[in-house]
Amino acid sequence: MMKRLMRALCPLKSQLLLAHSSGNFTSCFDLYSLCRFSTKSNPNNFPYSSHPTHARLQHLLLEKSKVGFDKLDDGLQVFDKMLLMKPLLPVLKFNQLLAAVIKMKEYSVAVSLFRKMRVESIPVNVITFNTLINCFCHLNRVDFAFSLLAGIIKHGFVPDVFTYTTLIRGLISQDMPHEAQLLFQNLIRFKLIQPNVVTYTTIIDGICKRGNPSVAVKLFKIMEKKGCRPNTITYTTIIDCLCKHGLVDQALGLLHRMTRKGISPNVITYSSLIQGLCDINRWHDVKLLLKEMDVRNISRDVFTYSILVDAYCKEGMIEDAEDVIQLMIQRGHYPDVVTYNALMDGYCLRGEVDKTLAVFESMKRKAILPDTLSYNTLINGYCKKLKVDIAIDLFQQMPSEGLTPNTETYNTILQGFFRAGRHVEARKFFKEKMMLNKGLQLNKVTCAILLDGLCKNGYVREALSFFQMMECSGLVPDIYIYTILIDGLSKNGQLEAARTLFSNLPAKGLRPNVKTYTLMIQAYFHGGLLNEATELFREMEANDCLPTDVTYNMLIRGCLQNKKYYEAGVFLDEMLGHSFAADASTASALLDLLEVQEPDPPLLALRDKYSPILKCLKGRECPGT
DNA sequence: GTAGGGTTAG
Repeated sequence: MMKRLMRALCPLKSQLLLAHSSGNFTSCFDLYSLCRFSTKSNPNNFPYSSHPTHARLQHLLLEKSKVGFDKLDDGLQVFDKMLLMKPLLPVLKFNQLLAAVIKMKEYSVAVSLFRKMRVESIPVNVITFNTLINCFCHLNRVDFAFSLLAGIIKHGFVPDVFTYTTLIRGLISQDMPHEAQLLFQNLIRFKLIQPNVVTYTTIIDGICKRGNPSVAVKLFKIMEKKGCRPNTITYTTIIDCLCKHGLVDQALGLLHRMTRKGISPNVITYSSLIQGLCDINRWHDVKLLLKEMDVRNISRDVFTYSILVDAYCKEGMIEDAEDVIQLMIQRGHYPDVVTYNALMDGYCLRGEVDKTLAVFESMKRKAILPDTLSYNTLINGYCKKLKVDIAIDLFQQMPSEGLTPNTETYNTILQGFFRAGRHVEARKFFKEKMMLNKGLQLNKVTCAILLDGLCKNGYVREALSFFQMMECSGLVPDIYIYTILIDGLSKNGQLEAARTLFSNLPAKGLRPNVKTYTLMIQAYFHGGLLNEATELFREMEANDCLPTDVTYNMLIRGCLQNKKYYEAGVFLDEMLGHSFAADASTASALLDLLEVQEPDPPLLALRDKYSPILKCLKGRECPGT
């Protein structure tokens, strides 16, 4: 009977079996013993009364269940006392203790305490089970979580909406959205629970994390129709998702809708929107929202400030970012590692590696521990300056700080070697440190860096065979990878191969981006295929891919070099019409026109038309064109 | 006493 029920509930039969067969938590139990040992070694450290009355202990538990213990040891000592108390405290108090431990994110400790409770036959209830299911989900052991679901039923308890909502979240966080959805559907079909606002919000969040804002909005409407009223968190989840997909106006619409319906946005709602607006450079709207927050008396938090710091840094306005940090400190918010990482990134982007290092060190002085990203940013700073050896030193220093270099760290160094022209070391680093490192997951960025490095150093054949290897290993190349290859092939005299790759893109379900088009146009020019080049330019516009200033500059140079003065003039007019400026090499190609002695009417026309600008350019007085 | 949302990205 139970098996049938479970099968209906959970599409993870094999997971369940696995959980049943391996239901031992010895490793957690060992951890508990360790913790216990450490408490026993400090018997006089108990910060509360050495003989707490029941009432006092109970009050303490209520308080700590909301905020967590100050130290893990304190919690473990309380637990030991509770085990010895007679009569035993009610299950509620044990649950509060577990809650306090979980507030400290000590999930495996909570598991071992639960295990101990079971060994000592301390009574538990469905809330205890739910708490533990949540622990396993946070420990990425949804399989164990499901075995506890079986445990609930075995004990004659009834799993409730908390149980299932937690499991759904666990499945989603373990990247099993499909299973989460199936469980949700089955719960409704078998009328096992009435999903509440948290259940719906959890599912909506899962859909959002799969990058599907329109489906999320659909479910949002369904829940309303079913009489489940979305709350601040539901709205915030959707708003954040819309913002991350650039649908900021739709998100702003939801902000208005929620306030109209009497649901108050909070600091997270506003921070998500501010982030979305920053991403698309709508600074004016950012200011409006910040004002709106003030009006509503919603104060900014570290997240909000970090978003602003990051946005200023990405715009190169680091002084403003520094001001934001000063302001937040004045207002009693302390910048954290994320805030400083954003600042470091800003300096790194500007190429000021010394200042990047200064931020890194000031962080350490303030006892804010740098994380892997801090290191990655600093390493990137040095790599950009081609100081790869310093980058390697930092990379080797990471383990002593308790940090493991991740794929990004390795990728950054690989790129550093290639940029510095040290391709022999780059290839050695890739083969020995990356390929042979079983714990390292290589990704598309790795492939892109490697392919680009190989192509730019003339190893096109090696790049191609690596590309094939990558396809075989299941990594699906994206448009960035193809763009690198197309560029590499064409610049190494294999225009036809580049052309074939380019024309096969649609068959692979890929759309060329501006860079792909621009590089392909450049390749045609190099190969003397002028008609193909200009045709492709018109084709990209027709495909809604808007040319950038780089495209125009390249196009104009290509025309000039090939003496297509009439076309050059047309594209020049077009570029100026889009308020793009000529870059240095286009400007110099235009200057060369003054020297050309040919009775070519389009050349003369072009020279006449732009002679004031050209003369000005020659005097180097006119900025821009 | 148990479940849900946000900042960094080479």
